[in-house]
Amino acid sequence: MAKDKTYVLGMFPYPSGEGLHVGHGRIFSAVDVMGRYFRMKGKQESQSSDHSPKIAQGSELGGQVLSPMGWDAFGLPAENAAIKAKKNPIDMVPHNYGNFRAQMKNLSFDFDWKHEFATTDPTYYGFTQWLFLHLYEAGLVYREEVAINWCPKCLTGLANEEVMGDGTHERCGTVVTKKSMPQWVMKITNYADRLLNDLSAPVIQSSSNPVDDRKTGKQENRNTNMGLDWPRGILEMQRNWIGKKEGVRVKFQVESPSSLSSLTALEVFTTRIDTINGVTFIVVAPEIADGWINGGFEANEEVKKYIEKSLQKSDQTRQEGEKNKTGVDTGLKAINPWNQEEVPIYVADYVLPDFGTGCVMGVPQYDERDLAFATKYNLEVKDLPLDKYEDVLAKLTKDKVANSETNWHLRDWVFSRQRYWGEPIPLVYCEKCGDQNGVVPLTEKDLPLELPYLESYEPTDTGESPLSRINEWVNTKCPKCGGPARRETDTMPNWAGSCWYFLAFPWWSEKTKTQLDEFKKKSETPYTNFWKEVAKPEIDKWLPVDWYLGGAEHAVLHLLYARFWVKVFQDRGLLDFSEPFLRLRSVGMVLAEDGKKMSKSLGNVINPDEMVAKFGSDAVRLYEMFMGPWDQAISWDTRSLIGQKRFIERIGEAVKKVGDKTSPILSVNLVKLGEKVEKGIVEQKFNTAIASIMEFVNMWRGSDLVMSQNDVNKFAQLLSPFAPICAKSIWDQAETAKWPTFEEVSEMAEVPVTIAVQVNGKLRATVELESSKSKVESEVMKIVMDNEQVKKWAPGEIKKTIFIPGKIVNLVV
RNA sequence: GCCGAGGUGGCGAAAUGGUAUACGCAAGAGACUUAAAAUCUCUCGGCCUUAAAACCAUGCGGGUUCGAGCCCCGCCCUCGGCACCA
Repeated sequence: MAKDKTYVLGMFPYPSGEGLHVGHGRIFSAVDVMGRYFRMKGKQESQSSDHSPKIAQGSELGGQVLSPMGWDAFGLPAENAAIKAKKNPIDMVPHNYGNFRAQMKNLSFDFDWKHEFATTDPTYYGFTQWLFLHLYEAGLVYREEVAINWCPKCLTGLANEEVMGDGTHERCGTVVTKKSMPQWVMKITNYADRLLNDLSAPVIQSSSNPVDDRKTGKQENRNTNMGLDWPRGILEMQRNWIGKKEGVRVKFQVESPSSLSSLTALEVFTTRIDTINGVTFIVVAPEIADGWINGGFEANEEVKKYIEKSLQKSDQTRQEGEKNKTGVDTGLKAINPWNQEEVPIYVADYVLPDFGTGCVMGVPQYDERDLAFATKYNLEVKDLPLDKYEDVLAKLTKDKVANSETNWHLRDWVFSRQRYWGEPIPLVYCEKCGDQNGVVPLTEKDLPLELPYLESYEPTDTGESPLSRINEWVNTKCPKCGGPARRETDTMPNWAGSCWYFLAFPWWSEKTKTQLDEFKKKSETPYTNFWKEVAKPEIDKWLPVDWYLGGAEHAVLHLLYARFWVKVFQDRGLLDFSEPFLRLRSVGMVLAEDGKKMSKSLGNVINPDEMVAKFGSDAVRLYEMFMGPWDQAISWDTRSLIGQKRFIERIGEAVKKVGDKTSPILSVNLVKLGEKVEKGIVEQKFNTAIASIMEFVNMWRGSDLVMSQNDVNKFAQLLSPFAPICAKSIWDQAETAKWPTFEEVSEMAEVPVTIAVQVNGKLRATVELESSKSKVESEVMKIVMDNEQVKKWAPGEIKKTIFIPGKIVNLVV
């Protein structure tokens, strides 16, 4: 069912000490423009006139609008900055977001401030902890000793998604290493199928999307008819990251040496079972072979040394050997179940332990990597025809040595961080009544579990969280048996708060803490009751988010994690929907004037406060929206900003030209302008919307044309989403009145129109005539055939005439 | 290698298959000013030119069409993401 509401949200910022930058400005200006537009639009009668622009029809968007703002304030940069300043982030962070808020108000961002919160507010993270407990109770959180990605600078473990393509930490740029330690891990892989399928499942009725209603032959750069209306690139990035691979798991018997009796068979994963006849060797990952040795396999020195060396390599250095594959023969042999041939088993570090089974069948005939390896180690390369995939699978399945299997690139989500500045994980270790993980979860009435105020909270390089040093905090009582227990001392990653913040905005207010305290007095399950009675009704009203605007850097981070949590909460009955963000739009990065990424160290950062002080907030907003296509990266150019200041001054001159009745040409153009502005806003083509307003102002100001006061007011409204201060100075109700309708005016028929005249497709003349006549072929041809240029270029017989009403005549001679 | 987005003036860029270069910046000339800044007016793709007209121009080569920046086929280049994924 279409809801009469619009939820417009920008990805909430991380309030760093440096303050808002112009990249934030680009996102939030757009959010504000859209929020302001939909707010005014929502005041229109729901049944608008047939003459209103096409884009406004059939749209559920409108009604009430929610456009909130908050602060994603936990995380490493704040903590690192606080360490440097020798302060506690608890004291520093509110100062930082206070500054962000002031800067946003300075840019006239009209957000719903009454819903504001920071993820670091204990009342907020109490809910984060409660939701974590839901994930825990769903069996989606487990403890495992794994070799995780470790940032040696930030001294914490990281999720796969936080390691960039070049092997560095996405926050600090340090090369990530491996460290083996026990971790809390979230079973996001349980949801891999749904996370993949729901990207293309039809969640939006096409008629409800104003953009789809447009008649356009052009293929848009995003999914429009099916599934999430997200940029294609981001959908692809998520698909690739989830990385579904369908293949076959095949068992090879191993000619087991007496040293390891349990090693009788190994399994390989392949997507090309049809090439199994060409197998001439087997390769296992060093980690697998290491397991055999630990199990008692007596490998020779060369093998042991190779494995030892490989295990010390980071993923990064292991990949550097891409062209130069190394490996060593284990001396073991395997039997190919398809043709019973005996092949050698090698260990090589080009095989990864965590994809498939960590064992690969070497088919040099059909696989480049295997060929490189075979060439290097003088292994046989066969030359055989392919078998039929289904035949091989059927036979091997019947022989019970193979089965179809799906593998995923997606790994479970390493969730614990060995740092101070995050939500404490609400679990305690109790020797008496701990579960399979040795822990007892806190109960609802224990929440929030507050982060203690520490004088010293520097991370350690031992992998121990700073919280572990605080005995009075660590030592606690078991919530179940009351006996002695220890708290979990790792904290949550900064993604935790952003995984559900969009669910909190609709119901969050200053009163939330008091309300929650009331629930705490009344019941043992205050959070559950609060959710049911206070939060859920508002969530039902406002979610999912209709428009989500932000940076593409979150494609496989926040956007994936948040989708995962929402699906879990749906399964837990906390929510009634499965996808949080219906329409996603990603902003292009704002680069420095030198074309490089803005950074403090390069000294090329543009400070928006300075820009506002110099040019005014309207000019800065206009420039952010006008500088180029909103979704495209662009270099900042302060010189160009002057143009927006001039534009505002020209508006001031134009609006003085008021008359009793609007000049016909302006009447007609005002209607067209209204359509262009609305279309520009809903399609995020803010640059062309502003250009249209400029054109209109140029025409109005540079002539003796006038507008009626009523039309001047309408014009001010069109301007107000972009330049609210200027608009308000023209008409004091420009921001608050309902969005005007732009109906066709009677002057439409009278205003002159220029028709292009082509001969054989080349422009040879233009003719001008009244709009109404320009649509009638006989009227147009009368004038065309009388034109000197036409007589010159088409003197003889005209074979064919193409007439496009109101636009063009093409004479074929 | 795979996936995605792009390639149009000096620069940022416009353009439902229908007048390419809108809008803005920069630049040049002029006005105002003692002067500068600001502002205003005009010019501003290339070629040729006093001017006009013609011709040539949307990365390259073909094609479809009355008509292609846009659609189709084959390339080149730039940017972003992923990648020894078996």
